[in-house]
Amino acid sequence: MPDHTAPASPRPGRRRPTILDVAAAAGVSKGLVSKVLSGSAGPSAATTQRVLAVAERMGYRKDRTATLLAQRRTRLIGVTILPSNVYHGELAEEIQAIVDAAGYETVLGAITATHDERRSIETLIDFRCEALLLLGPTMPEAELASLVENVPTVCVGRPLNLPEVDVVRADDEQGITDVVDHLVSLGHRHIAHVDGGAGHIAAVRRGAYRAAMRRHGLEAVVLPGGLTERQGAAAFEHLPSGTGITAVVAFNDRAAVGLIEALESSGIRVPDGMSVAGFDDSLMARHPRMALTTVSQSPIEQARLAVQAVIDRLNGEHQERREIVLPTRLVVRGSTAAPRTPLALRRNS
Amino acid sequence: MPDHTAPASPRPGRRRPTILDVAAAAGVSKGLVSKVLSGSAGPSAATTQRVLAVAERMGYRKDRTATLLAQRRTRLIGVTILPSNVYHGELAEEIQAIVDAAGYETVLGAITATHDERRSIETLIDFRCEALLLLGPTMPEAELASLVENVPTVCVGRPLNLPEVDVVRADDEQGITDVVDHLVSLGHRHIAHVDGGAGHIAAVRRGAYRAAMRRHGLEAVVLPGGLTERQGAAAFEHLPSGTGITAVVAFNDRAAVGLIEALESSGIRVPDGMSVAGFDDSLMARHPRMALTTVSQSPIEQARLAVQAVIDRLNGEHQERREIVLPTRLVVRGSTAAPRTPLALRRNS
DNA sequence: CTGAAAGCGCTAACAC
DNA sequence: GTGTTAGCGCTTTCAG
Repeated sequence: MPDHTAPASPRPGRRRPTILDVAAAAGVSKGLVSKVLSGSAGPSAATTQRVLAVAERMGYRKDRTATLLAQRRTRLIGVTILPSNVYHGELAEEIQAIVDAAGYETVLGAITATHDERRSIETLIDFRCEALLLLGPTMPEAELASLVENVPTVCVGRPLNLPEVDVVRADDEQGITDVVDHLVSLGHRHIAHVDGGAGHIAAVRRGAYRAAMRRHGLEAVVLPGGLTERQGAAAFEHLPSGTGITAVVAFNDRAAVGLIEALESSGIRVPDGMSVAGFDDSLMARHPRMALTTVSQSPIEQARLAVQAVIDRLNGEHQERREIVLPTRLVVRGSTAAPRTPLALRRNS
Repeated sequence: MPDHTAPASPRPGRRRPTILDVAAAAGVSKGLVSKVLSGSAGPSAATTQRVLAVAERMGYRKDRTATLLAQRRTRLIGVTILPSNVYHGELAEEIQAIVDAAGYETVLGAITATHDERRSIETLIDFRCEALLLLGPTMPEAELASLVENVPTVCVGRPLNLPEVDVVRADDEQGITDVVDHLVSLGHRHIAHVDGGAGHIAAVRRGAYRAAMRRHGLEAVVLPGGLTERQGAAAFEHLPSGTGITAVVAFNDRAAVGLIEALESSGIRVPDGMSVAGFDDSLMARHPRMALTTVSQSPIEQARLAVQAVIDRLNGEHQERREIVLPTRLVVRGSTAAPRTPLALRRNS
């Protein structure tokens, strides 16, 4: 009965060629073309050749949308990213490479002022990503849970106690502890912490700082801060003048850098007047002018493991929750030094 | 006659609900649901209410893939981005916000080692982006032309002489000229340029540097460099020792920062032993420790205009090619100063 | 105001 | 080997 063989006007206009156009031009059926294009066994060598040639000549490209609809698979892995965050940028590059090698594709969901985390994740899911990689998500756990409940997800850089979500993160507690120990061993007794704000990672680092100080029998001083240079600089305003703070452990490098800026423009030199340590070992920290003592958390390794975890999940190679905690490494540079005024109380003086 | 009312087994399994499930649950046809969901006039208030409620309750989300296929529109704008480039990150955030407000969505195409520019653009086109925003593309013009010939495209940050491609960029020539003039007015006579490599922007800046030097009757010295700190640092090796270079105009801030690093670790202080200027006015440049003299190229304005250009194209509001050149602004900071050794040959001595 | 039916471009059985 | 035929989930005329 199908006699409406009239090929719906294959105008060579602006319309991009479809599989039907290629089939017509090659004198075969669209089914065959589909097989050739997806490299599945079946078509003869001759047909394959011809179809490929025709497709090439017509500048044919498969319509991914249609393909996905038909296949019910996307081989897409969604990654949420804060574009202005260099650390995320580095991770994303690493991730892309590994995902690529595994035969999947990444799609980046940028988190911005108009596009918060929730919306970003929703968009990624709408794109039918088969798995999600969340870079340092800041959403409340419960909310996150309901959002990603049907998608294999791995969370990078933040602890998350969800049964379905894998976690790959650095050992923030250890990192902060090392910094505090380092400062104490330099002779500091009054060490403040510039807080990272409301996020979970901030809470972890803050807790680790408090614990370390307690262990040393020292008083913890937490200054309101944040993730950016500006917020780090603002912390300067909250530095209590009476308590003789001689060192600061900042939430991250950016905050540390901002704080240094504020300190030095007020005439307090670093490390002479104040020692400052960061976290991340960013490019900026490495620059000799900054020479920031900081904590490295091996982003490449994190990316590798995170991608591995999702891919394993997708391949059904593991069901149970996985939590990978990577060791951190203290990097001592020039922004920390012994306090200028030798403390009368130092034991070995 | 339609008596196959058996709703194709609406198992509440893992499968996400489709419009058919919603329709069944609300006791209407899928067509009606579609209309309600897309907010088109027609459905009665009561129906609208009910359908919306049901959809909400079922946790229904439109399948974007299917929607796009059916609509033949995606309202997607593709943006190529170098994730590790902070400047791109800033631009992307800006772009996302504006695109969003215009009722479109952005999809980011990351350019990485395994995913070069061509592939990134192809991916974006495969996603059926209706328009492309290329951030500082480095591909040869001709190749680019054939790639994007069917997609409205605007190129940000680089001149591009393609009839179909809009351009929004900063006035690099002016920026570099201002830097050279500034250095000359400080008394420098031997000013080198750290090249930005093979890209087009690099060629423009190099050319502008050469022209400016010529105008001042000075000899141009171009040092091989690149876009990164590492490459900027490497330029140090090529600094001719005999010619008494006292100032360097770097391709961008990153190269400048790298160069400063190399200089200072060799005992040459900036600006005392050497003046160094960058380009971009990045966060790093602004930091007092770096205090880099540089050129600001208003990224926000660039993003705004670029998005405006694509949207106008998409709305058919302009056909003719548009090239918008934004003025730059010289930002003088502490990395440039008068040469230490007063030059014996200065005219007015 | 609502329902039926014809696709969007492609894949995947299943025939021939 | 190759062609045919259903869909994938949604939008969109076009009738009622």
